[in-house]
Amino acid sequence: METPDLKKVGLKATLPRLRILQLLEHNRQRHFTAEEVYKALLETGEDVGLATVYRVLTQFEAAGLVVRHHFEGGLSVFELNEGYHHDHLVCTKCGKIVEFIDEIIEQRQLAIAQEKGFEIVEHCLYIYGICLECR
Amino acid sequence: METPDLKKVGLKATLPRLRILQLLEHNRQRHFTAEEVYKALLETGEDVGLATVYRVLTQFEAAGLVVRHHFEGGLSVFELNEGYHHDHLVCTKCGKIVEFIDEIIEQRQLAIAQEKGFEIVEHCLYIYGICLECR
DNA sequence: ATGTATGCAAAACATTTGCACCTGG
DNA sequence: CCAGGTGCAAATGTTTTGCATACAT
Repeated sequence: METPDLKKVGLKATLPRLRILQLLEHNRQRHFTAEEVYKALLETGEDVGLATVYRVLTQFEAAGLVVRHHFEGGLSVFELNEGYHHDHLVCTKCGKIVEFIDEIIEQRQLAIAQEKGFEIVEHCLYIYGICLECR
Repeated sequence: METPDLKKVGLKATLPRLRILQLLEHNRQRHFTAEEVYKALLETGEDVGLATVYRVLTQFEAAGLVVRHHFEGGLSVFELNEGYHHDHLVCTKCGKIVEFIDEIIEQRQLAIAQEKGFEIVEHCLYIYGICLECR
């Protein structure tokens, strides 16, 4: 299943790429920093370099396979692009991330961009807060 | 006008702080990276260090005088906190920034956070697009 | 085979920090 | 005067890049 995805976007099906894609696809955790991906692979005995993780994630982003987020603190977080856009609620205490999508907000964004003469390329909405468990 | 602001938040009215505040207050440009603030001050003949710019901006942020944004590319951008929250449209070609506020979006955010059990600390919405002039 | 991908180490950035010196109140 | 602020240089943390080697097709 993963290999065709890679070929489809013009990337050779190399081991590091397959491993990274697998990790992103088959994991309860959906959001990873490059460092987290790197450590997770090392733990499973894969011998990959951090530089390769960055290179692969960047290629995946360019290919539309993953989405890169810039959360507070300047850290990049990557997640698999499941094809549907969504926004994020981030707990500032435990780091928990909840995804959501709101059609009303989406529509308002389109209307605002149009009103201001912008052609939307992308948009992201981050709500930072404290989740139930952390209060 | 600026001095009282600084005193009010418990910061000594030192030259670098005054200069940085002035720059943020009296300028057509409203959004600056630390580097831009630094260069702007050097150009006006001020002898400040980049480290001080970062320190002062961070203090201003803690004091609520400025807001720090994490735009795409991982760059931090600072703007004066005029007291009212607003969101941003950013042109991915020329970097132009347009501010906006939409009550419907604000309300939806509150509703979503409540629904998911989050107590909102802050939130930011960035719409990246291409502005009229760049098309 | 052969062009591309990788790992490693070094470079490039953005940001922070340690420390001796300076300055505002 | 003296606590706090500053400039400089060095440290940090993240991401990128150069290059010789290894791999997929």
